[in-house]
Amino acid sequence: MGERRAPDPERRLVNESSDHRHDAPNLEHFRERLQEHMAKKGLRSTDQRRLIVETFFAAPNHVSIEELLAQVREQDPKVGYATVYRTLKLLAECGVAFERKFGDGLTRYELADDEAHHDHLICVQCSSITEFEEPRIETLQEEIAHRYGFELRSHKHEMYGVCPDCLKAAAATGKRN
Amino acid sequence: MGERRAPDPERRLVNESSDHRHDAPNLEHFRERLQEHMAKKGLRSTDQRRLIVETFFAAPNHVSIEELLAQVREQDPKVGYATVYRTLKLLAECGVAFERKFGDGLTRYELADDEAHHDHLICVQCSSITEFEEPRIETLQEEIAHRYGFELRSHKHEMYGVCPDCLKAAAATGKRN
DNA sequence: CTCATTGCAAAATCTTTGCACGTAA
DNA sequence: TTACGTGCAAAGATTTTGCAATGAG
Repeated sequence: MGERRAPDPERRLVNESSDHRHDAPNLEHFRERLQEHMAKKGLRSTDQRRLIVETFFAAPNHVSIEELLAQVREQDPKVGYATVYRTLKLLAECGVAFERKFGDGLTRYELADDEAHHDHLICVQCSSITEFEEPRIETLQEEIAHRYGFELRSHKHEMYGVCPDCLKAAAATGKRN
Repeated sequence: MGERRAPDPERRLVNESSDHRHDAPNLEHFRERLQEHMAKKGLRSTDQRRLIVETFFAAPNHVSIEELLAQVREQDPKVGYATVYRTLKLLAECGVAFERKFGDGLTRYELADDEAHHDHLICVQCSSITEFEEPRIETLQEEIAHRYGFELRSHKHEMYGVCPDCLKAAAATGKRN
């Protein structure tokens, strides 16, 4: 039988090539936004939620639920996935996190971090994710949206290719591919 | 497990706003490419495959498996989804179709149509999909890939917003949102 | 005849949900 | 006290696969 969806450990090996959090991500700001949202909706602050949220804040960008759950369970092994799913949905709802679905069937989450309009370069061989920013593309996007009468809300710009490391490796092996 | 009929009809309501096929998509070229691929792999030409492939060629762009299956079953009600999945995977393998995953959990397929490097504007309210082309963005993409030492293979550029029709509707209703 | 292909149902995978119990406020 | 939250397991939703039967070459 062929590969099933996640028997392949390589798939979650996401080498965050540019993993910095944009000099001082304003976590306090996000904590406030979350608290506000929870207050408004009458939601409660629990040990699990706090743990999951802080783990998310500390995690590398583009964490998958699985990765996050693993991290969370190091602190408290009894946390279930449902709670992680629900908490991240909550973060997404109040604009603290973005849901990202790259083509591999996993949902990843990233800090909303409005300031940084970055997009992604994804290596088709090693799955590493590199962020980039390009204001000129942002400008063109607005121009295009306007051209079609759209009111722009968000965008997703992903470029797939072979990263420098994999190119080097391929060259060393003898240029297959 | 078992039957999974769509519970949410809205999700598959994809109004193709710009549904043209870029003046004369060279179907003959794609048929040849497919035949070649099949010959090389010793694959066989069956009624179902031919039906599915031709239905795909005739379908609006960005068809989901379900939509395609429905179309196919109008001709031959006995075709199963597995066959459609397998056939579209085949088309993707030999470069005749692209797999597209917009964020709604459905996989859609589109004619490869190399010539037209179009991207997508997606309405967050009615899910309509509009294609656009912008050579200046293509150029910038190459520039960025080069900047990071990537060898670019493909890209995905999706802009999410509210389409003119929904904006009009919203304005008429009284500017919610 | 041989082996790829099909249709069906079951499995696999990721995500959501129902429910009884726990717990923040 | 009173809903909301949690964990678990079961259900959902989409895609893939095993298998016996079918059919192309």
